[in-house]
Amino acid sequence: MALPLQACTPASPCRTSHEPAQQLVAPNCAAYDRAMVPPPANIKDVASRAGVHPSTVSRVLNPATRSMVSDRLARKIIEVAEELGYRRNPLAAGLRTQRTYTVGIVLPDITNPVFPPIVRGAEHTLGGEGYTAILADSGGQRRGERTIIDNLKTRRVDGLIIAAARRRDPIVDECVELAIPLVLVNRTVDKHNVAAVINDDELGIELALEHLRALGHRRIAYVGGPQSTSTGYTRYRTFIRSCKRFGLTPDRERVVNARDYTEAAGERAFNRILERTTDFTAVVAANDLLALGCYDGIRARGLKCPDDISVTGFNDMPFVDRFDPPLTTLHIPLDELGVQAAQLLLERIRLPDAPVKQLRLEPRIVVRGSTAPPA
Amino acid sequence: MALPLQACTPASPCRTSHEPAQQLVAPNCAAYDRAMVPPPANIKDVASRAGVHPSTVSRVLNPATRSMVSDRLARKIIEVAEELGYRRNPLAAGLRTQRTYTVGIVLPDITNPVFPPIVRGAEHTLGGEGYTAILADSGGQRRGERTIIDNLKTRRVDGLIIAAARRRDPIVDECVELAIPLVLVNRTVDKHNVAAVINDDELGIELALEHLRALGHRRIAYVGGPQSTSTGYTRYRTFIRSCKRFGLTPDRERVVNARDYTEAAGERAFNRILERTTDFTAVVAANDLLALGCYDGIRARGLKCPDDISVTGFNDMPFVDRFDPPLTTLHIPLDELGVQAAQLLLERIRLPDAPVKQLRLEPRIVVRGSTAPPA
DNA sequence: CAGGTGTCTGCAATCGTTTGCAGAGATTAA
DNA sequence: TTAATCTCTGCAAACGATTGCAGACACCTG
Repeated sequence: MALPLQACTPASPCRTSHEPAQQLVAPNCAAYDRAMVPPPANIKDVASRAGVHPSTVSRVLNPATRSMVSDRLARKIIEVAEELGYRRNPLAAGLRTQRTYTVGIVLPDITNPVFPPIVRGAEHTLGGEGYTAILADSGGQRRGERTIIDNLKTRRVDGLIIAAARRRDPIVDECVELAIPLVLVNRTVDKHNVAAVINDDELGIELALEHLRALGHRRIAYVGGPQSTSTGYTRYRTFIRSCKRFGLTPDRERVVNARDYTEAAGERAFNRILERTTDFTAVVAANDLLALGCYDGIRARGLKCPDDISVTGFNDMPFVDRFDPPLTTLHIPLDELGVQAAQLLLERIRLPDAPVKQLRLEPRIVVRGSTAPPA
Repeated sequence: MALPLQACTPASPCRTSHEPAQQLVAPNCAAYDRAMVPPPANIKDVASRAGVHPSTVSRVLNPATRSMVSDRLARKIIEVAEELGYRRNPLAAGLRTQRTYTVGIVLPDITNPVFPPIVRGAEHTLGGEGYTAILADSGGQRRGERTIIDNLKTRRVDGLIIAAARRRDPIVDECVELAIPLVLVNRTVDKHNVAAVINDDELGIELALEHLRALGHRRIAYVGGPQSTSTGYTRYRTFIRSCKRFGLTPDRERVVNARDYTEAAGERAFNRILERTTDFTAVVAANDLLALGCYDGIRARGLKCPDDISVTGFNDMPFVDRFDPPLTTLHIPLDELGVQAAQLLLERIRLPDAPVKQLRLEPRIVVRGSTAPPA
């Protein structure tokens, strides 16, 4: 039963080796068989105890059909149900109704501090509405993502929150095609027929530039994110565009996009810039992790931030205020991002044919120690 | 269907108000009804296409029963299954077998950077064995925990990983009583009949003390964690005990336990110490967040770390190396903690009657900038 | 050739709900 | 009083898998 959810195909071979014999002996031995407690009450128990038919119990316990049965009887049934500690079996119900009241949350890497607040926000609001969150960490790899989505599909999740979409994402396309309710968070796709909760990247970059300009910086470098992501792309374009608007010459030499949103990639990108030119006094990074990479690059050159070079980040992920130096960055309400994504998803689940919404939350700049007037 | 999993009892009243009418009209309208795609193939489809009985298909696709059917036929069935893209419906299977191949991961707060690596480790190894992780963030409150466990129970999870146990934890007791496979991670309970993966707190505290002593510190303060947790308790006791062993007088004045593992609580505790005495040159904190609280307290007094006071933490959570100053702390392999917990849980699920194991991983000290010889 | 032994496959019950349909009363109208 | 209309509840068939049991068949042995 190593791969219980999948047909044993060449693509996903069966591993029978480490099956303990135990399973063959008593595979159907539920927990309460071993415990000294009776199995949980089911709907029949409630029905017979209340002297009614199971279907009546079902109707009473289901808000949508509750009005079909008389108040007197309903009250009695509820009482009995409570007395027996009855809880509906979601598997059985889901089998019949095709709704599991579960949603998948797909992340590229939960270790990235941006995501936990989002997850928490989403998980809490979903939980409040009776939904359960299935966590899936794709490890950033495309392949992992595929198998994850496959898994969630076979688990019949009612919807999906994806925090790791790429601008052109086959997985998103597939969900749309299969009409699986879907909300993107943090990043979106190029097509705009998908619900999403993102932040205003344009505004963010503009705020960063404005701040640096006000400090007196005129030659500003840019360490961008992967262009396959909406955030990487939009922030990059906005940087280029805004430089002109602000009267700053956007010298392409000073602009490099990193491969990933990681510290290492950030440092590499930053070093690439340094190889070409040192003619700048500040760096805008497309993301806090990239900013940290810039810190490393700056330090490695024996320079100091902000004395020699100012740095700004993006996201205001937890603890950046404690870094050395505390990072000036764009705060986005990560919790709220998660909450909104969850609400949007619930909407899409309940009214699948309503027009898709896109929410855009406003970042605000948080000025800390990594930016200062140029020397 | 706001609370679909629960009987509508006074304790958990039904909210019928915001039910969209949509649901009543077409509650059984599955995603593929709206999409232009056929519903996924089920076992009957495979069976009829292969010209066999569904039970035969089931046996072939189930590693444990695979040997019951002839190779020739099995191959053919697998081929057909693959051709139709058949995937077993876990709801139906779970209904019959009482196994859902899901496990719950219960955290006090996913926003605490200690947990994401643990979760990732656990989630990956569970996923590798066909299990799906349900994430449950209790928000640290006891009440939240109750409802969460209830939810997971009604979802019929196959097992539980709990990262937020208290030394005496009714929820753990309940799981043991109900024979729900359970593994504690990070923290354990006083009773020792529960599987757990923790780290060697004694060793950790000793390493910290040894390090500080070697630097020349003799009067060392201690900011502890909540005594309701095993980590808080063990670390505290070890500190007291080891001080004696190391020939350091463990002055009770210099020891305060914080209410929670948070920065705010850490700062408060640290300040309480300062109110009583300033006769110390170093602080051992029971946890990185508490150490950060100490940073704050030190700074608020106009002092400097490590110049005036050295600080050590515990956990080596992500990014503490970038703090100001970089935190000297005890590294514990958080990922590995998660991996081991998952493996232990799988063991317990497969062989519920095997003796319970407790794993204890060794921390190692990572010396950074927050410790220095006393002035 | 009868009977025993294995190997393989099918039958049918089961898991716990939901829900379209129909029937039983009660109530009202003619 | 009869028929028509409502309101409520029960019946039974799904949903998609698993599994104990028994039957079919082939093969071997005496």
